[in-house]
Amino acid sequence: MAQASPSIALDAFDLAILNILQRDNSTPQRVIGEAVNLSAPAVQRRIRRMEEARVIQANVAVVDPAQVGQPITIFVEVEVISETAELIDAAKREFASVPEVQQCYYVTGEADFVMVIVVPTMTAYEALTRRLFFGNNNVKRFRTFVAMDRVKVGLAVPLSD
Amino acid sequence: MAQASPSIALDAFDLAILNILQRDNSTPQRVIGEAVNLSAPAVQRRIRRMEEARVIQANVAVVDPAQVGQPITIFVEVEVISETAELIDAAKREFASVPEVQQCYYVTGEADFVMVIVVPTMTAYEALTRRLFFGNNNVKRFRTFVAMDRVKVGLAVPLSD
DNA sequence: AATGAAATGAGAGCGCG
DNA sequence: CGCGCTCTCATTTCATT
Repeated sequence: MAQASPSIALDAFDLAILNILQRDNSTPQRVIGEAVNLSAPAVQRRIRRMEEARVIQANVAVVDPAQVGQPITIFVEVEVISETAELIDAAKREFASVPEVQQCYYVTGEADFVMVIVVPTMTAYEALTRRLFFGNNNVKRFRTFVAMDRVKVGLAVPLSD
Repeated sequence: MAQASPSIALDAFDLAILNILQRDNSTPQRVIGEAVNLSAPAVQRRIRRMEEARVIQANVAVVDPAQVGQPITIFVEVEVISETAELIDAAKREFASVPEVQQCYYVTGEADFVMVIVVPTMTAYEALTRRLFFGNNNVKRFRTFVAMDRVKVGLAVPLSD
């Protein structure tokens, strides 16, 4: 039941399977097998192995935010005052715990965190900034970028070029 | 197979189902039914309806970039020179077509585009910038943020708060 | 050691009340 | 919407290379 060993060797079959699953993980194993020239059980074993090794981290449905009443996507860059390990870890934990924060990365460069936030209204975003940024003594400043168009959205990784 | 009508009404059952599927879409319909107090066929009908309405846009496997040889995630802000509709559309199409560009948003604010890029090496990123930014006459400047930690990654939408 | 073919079992899909 | 059926697909077994 998917828990163990980090880092396994992946061959061209595995990468081809991943490429299909990243696009549509409801593809029948028989169809995948035809596409990569393997039997269904072989495909199944490889998938299981990659799930156990956490190469496949999750299997998820992608939901359209606009159709569930969350039409606003916002990018935020956050700069902190103090970068001690404890304060950074605290910030990571806080940001990660917020449901509206869809993605959060700790980065180098002119900001310390960048995140993607999904909210129903700008009012909700404003309330969130009060809580998350103005209410945090270690946040020096933040810059907001409101998405007008989600040009490309996904988590697909470029494979085997 | 899943093509049609935009905007359908969603009730609390639908949102509860989506909340499960966004975390794990391999959850058996019977289990989902138990969780939301509905029969498995009812769950199935609702899922199909949401797929047809494109509320559920895709079902995908989430792959760990590091384990497939793409350990570097980078945020980029891009500012363009001219914002005519044609040039913006051209930029959207170009950025969206690049496999390394995992996400791209057209935004308001101090930048015009923000994107998430996944690459195997900084050398590969440098080559990509040459092609995508230095090689594009309409790109005024871009700022790079290299991710040191993927604090939170996903596409889950906050539902029914 | 990993594969493919055949058998088993669980789950999705559909019509019924 | 829930119940029960059918049928596809996932999963296991086993012989094979």
